[in-house]
Amino acid sequence: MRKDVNKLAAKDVPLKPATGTGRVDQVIDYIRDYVARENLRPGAKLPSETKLSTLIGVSRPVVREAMRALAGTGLIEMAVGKRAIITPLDGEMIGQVIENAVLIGQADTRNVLELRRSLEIGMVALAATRRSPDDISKLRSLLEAMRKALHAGAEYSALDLRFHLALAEAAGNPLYVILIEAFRQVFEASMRDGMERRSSNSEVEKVQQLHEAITEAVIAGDPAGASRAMSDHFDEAYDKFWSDRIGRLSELQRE
Amino acid sequence: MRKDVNKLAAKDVPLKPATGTGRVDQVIDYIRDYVARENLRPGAKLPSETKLSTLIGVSRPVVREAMRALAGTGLIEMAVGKRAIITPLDGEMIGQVIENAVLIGQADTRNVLELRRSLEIGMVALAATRRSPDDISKLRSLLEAMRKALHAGAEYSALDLRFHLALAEAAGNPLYVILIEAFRQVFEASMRDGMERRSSNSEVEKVQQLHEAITEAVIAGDPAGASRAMSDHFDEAYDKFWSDRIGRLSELQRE
DNA sequence: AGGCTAAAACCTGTATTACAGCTTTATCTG
DNA sequence: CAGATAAAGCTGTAATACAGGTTTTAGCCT
Repeated sequence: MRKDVNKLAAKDVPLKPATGTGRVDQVIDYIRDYVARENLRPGAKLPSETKLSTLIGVSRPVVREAMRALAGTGLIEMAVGKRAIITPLDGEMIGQVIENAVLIGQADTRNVLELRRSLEIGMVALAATRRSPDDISKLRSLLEAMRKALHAGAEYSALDLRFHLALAEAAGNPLYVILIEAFRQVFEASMRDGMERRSSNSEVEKVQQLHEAITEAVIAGDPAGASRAMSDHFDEAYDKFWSDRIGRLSELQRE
Repeated sequence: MRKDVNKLAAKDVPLKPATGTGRVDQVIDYIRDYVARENLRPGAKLPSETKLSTLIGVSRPVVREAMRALAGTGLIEMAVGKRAIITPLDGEMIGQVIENAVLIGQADTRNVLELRRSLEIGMVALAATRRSPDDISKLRSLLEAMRKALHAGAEYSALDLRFHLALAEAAGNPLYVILIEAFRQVFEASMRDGMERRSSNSEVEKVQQLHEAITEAVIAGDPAGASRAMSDHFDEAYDKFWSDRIGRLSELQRE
């Protein structure tokens, strides 16, 4: 007696009957639409799984799979006992996607570094035209802290990340912040070793000088100069990461 | 008699017992490790769900949720009847992630266009140094086709996309190709309307001229010139998309 | 009456079983 | 030997059950 019910329930449900794709995909679309329709913002709660499943007319496992897929793209976050919430995009998702590409041999670390180079060169140009007084003082204090931590290795690396993030914020485009974080994640995963070898005094001093040049240009409102300085900064990184550097890339973007 | 079995099966399983995170997350890690360990490449098949579930010691729904999450990040692809396969990264996933950000109001279309601008300016500089004879002939033939389709609206748009993709390929970095595709997707979703309004003869002619300028610089092996031309191209786009353009961005990156 | 505690209601995480429908493989037949 | 057909395997989905975490409610004590 129960089997017949199952068959029926599996066939004529109140869902877009056409699409032909699986039910899970339909629920994914449904939830996306729901977020758009209700104008949900980060922190907002989704209906419970059971509510959604009865509402849409599918079983709870299907709803769970759909949610898990959306959690995979970083739209929502699932937690035990609590209802799923909308999460702001952070670098992790994009970082993971790029990691995937590296994992299956579709891209390598040099590709990623090139990408980051393009991005940050454009980013500082924007930062030079949009930086606020707050941004300027933040950059200055970071630079000062970095000078003090010149020979502190790990601490300098952490500050370096914050420096680039501060530039991204100064650029006034949230996507830059997200991508900087994503790249950091990829590099950490991809080259768990290396690093820390810029210990040489002259090298670290040069890096600091380049940081200062970037900052000065940004503060002075000089986009071209900022781009040039960032370009030099990446040339440094290239030299450091690959001894067999494939021809200084400095010649590329700044004439 | 069955319940006790369940309880046991739910407690002491041969899985990393420590992490504390949910089982699904552990299976996600397991599969990622599996892919890395076996050096799987796009097209390779994953073990069946039941095999994985018995192997890892979790139920099939858990394996399915993990797979669904990985499918969400674009690492694998699930199909009915067939086993899941490794899929190459394409623009769709990153496009979807950025769409999510726009969906929840974390970024807007201008942010995306700015990002794309940075990327493509760097991209053509690389293209100008790495283009192969094949790339050159491809760009030339595309340019010719575009000239013939100058007033064909939709067709010109399609060719425009292929033109930018050809540049991405010439840059010799697969990530550029992926991101160009991702951006296309975001723009299509985000501005289902507009577009098609560059019908004016003088406007479309100017676009074509900029395309030609980019191509010439790339072929000539002139990175700075290519970047400059691409920068102009994006200024055009800005003027077209937002009448209240926020100050010509041309001044930014090319001195 | 007010604040704190304990219980109930709700929710997610996971397991089990069942079956429909699609794919692939192997077998059997002409 | 080749093509058709049946069997085996796999995924998609549903229904049910229960453990354990979270939030809310209601009662109790001060």
